[in-house]
Amino acid sequence: MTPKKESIRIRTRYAPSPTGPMHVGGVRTALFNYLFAKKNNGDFILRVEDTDKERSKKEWENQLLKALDWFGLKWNEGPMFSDQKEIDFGSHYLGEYSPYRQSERGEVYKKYLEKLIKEENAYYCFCSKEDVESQKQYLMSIGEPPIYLGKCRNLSKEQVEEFKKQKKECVIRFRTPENIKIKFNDLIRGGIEIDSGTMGDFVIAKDMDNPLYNFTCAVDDAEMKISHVIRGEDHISNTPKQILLLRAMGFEEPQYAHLPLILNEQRKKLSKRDGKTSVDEYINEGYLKEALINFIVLLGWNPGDNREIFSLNQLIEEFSLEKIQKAGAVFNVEKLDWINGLYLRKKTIKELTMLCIPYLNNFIEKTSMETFKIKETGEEISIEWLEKIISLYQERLKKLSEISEFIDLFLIKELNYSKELLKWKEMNDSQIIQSLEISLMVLSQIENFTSENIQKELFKEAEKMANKGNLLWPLRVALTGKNSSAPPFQIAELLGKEKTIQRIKKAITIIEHE
RNA sequence: GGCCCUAUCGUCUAACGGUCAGGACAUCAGAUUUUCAAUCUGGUAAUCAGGGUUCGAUUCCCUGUAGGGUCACCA
Repeated sequence: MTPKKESIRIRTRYAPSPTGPMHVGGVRTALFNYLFAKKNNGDFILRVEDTDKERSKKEWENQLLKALDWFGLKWNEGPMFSDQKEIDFGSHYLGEYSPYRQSERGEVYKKYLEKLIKEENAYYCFCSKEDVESQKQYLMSIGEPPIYLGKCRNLSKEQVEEFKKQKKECVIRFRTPENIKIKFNDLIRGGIEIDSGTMGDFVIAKDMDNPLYNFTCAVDDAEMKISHVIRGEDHISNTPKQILLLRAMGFEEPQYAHLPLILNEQRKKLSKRDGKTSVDEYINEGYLKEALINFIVLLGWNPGDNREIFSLNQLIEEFSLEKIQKAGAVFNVEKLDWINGLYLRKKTIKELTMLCIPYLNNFIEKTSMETFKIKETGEEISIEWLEKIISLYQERLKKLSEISEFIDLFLIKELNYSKELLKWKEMNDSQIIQSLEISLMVLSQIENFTSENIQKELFKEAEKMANKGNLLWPLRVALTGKNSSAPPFQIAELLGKEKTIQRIKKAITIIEHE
């Protein structure tokens, strides 16, 4: 667009505050910043906005870095991090504009704060919080913009000194120019224009050592040479404030792009109240990173054609801000499930098994590189056997956490199901027993207990019946205790002849005794 | 309430001002199957309303309506 821009290095940032678990909206913001930077051979910067000392916690920050790292969104500059070991890098940073934690940038902010005050672009305000608040309430009630009216705007130096001596509580406000329009070009929405009269003199710091968001953000974006600020739509109203601050400090404005919000089913901004919003919950449930990224990127972006499945690298190729939607997008778990299932089916069985093992903690424990022990029975099992039973359910899996409810039948001693389940369509008790006894007889005679042999022999009998289900359904339930499962032949093979026979006998006694 | 943003199937979305308004998820029906999946085939389903501009508006403009965001000594 503007020829001048071509020479500027593209630098984007993700600037979360570590005050809670990472939100799916945060992942998307990070992702879009990452994609835009990488697409343009630029830098992706991670800056931790932890100026709020009360709410910011180190553990949240760690979770944040870990999640970003897990997704493969590597930052060029920011706090150092490694998931490999429990290394605490502390204040070690990547990049030349460190520190990248706002809590460690006090000196920088102080410098600009002094400059703003000295040049009378900011001033001390001694009004009480309560007074300011009630005034805003009043203004709102008469239909005026609820702003600070500027009572302390023109305090003389002497008055300020006097109040300070009295140790009166104060804050530092920005002197917002009156009656001007702040215009900026949003790369997604086009021109946006806001009247300075609607924002008033806003607070930029509690004191010299406690700067606040709009100010620190403006300072850092400028100091860190951020070229494109890509963030959620909820920041549109902060943008004119930051632009004014930037101008007052003598900086160029970056380009802005405000992303549409991610919405809940009620079409409201997705918030913690809506149940699952933290990415950790999705990760724990067994959604794959590639699925999560693929799904999230589609919330507000498309490649311009019908393709929907993309790897991170393909996304870097395809990404463009022009294809970003203006309206908010509802977070629809059903589609996430579909995409996740798709990626799950693409995994090799070895990969899938490794991914599933953590979800089987209740049933098995690792005893060596290649073996596990079934907790309930103490039996040793091999990883190959585990791979086989997992592969039986690969195409049914929507998320990893579901694996245990599919394959628990292999890992527990006694099946627990009701007699009713054994019944196929119109069968009565004696027919069920008869059916199970046929299975028992056939299976007992098979020497080489493979699913192929089992199927072949069982089919010989099943085909004599009106419906194959008459033989196969009771057998399935006897072996699995479930109303849906993988084919019983494969289940039988993996269960082994002994257990298979045991379970059929058990089913017969259930019918006889209940 | 002020200001700002937004508006295509239930959901995510496509459509140089000219398309039978396309695709995907979900849903429904069928095929396949011993069940459940997976897979394949097909169906239902949308341009918020009213005015302009135009030979022709989903598309451009205005008004209305609806929804959302934001108005912290949080970020």
